[in-house]
Amino acid sequence: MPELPDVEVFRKYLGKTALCQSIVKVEVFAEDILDDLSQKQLQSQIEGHQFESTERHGKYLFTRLSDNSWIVFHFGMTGYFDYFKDADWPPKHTRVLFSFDNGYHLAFVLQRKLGRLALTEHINSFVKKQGLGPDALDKSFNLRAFKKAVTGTRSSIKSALMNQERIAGIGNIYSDEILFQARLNPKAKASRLSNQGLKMLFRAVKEVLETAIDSGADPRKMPQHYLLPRRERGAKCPICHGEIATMKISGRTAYFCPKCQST
DNA sequence: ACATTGACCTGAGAGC
DNA sequence: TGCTCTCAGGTCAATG
Repeated sequence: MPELPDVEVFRKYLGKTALCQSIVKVEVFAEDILDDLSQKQLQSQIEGHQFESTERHGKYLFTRLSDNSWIVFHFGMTGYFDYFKDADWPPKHTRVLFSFDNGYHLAFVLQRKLGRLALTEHINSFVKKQGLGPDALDKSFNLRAFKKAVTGTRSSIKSALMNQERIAGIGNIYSDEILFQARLNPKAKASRLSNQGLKMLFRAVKEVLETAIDSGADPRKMPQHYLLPRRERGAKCPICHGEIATMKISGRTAYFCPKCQST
């Protein structure tokens, strides 16, 4: 699940649960998800401290420690947080477990080990090192910046939207939703979009991501005219009631309505 | 040089 | 029931 809206929901979840609790213990159950650091380093950096604030850039979540360094979470395709009280059995696939002095625990859960945990001194340097583009919901990411990010490539508009070096935060399913709301074909060449098309697309980016966050990133709570809850074979388009189709674009499955998104 | 594919992991679900 | 095959909301290195 974890694209920008999901990570934003995780950020809020952390804010309501584990924030500002003293961390008494850190356990790592899968050292291979640690990025350039050992379990020992992580423990000495974190134990006795607390998560003091949170930030997000694209699909990355940052939590600040009292020494002003940051822990970086990336959720891969299957990651999430689980804050719970009973210590006896952490959730299946818990890769890192933080325990607090109030008796609660925060599990960083990854079924597939495609997520990451890292440490960084500054968010900006991490973002730069990863080569991430501007966050899709950042205020300064305006129409002008969007045009710059999305044009100047020979690839399809869907690939361009998903490219984290161009825009940070949009993945496979939200690129589909954005293109559906903008009534644009996923295969359309990014460089061929009209000014009007780019404007509509930009609006769709902001609107879809904000709406998804407001829905708690839960497809069941999204508006009726959204494609997202209908990502299955044989589903009907919420606009024209035609059949939803799929195609492969840069290795990912795109869902779209051939009628509403013909160009 | 740039864009696309395969590898990385661990299941879930379909089909036989 | 159990086996095999395909697919999954991400990224990176290798390939064309």
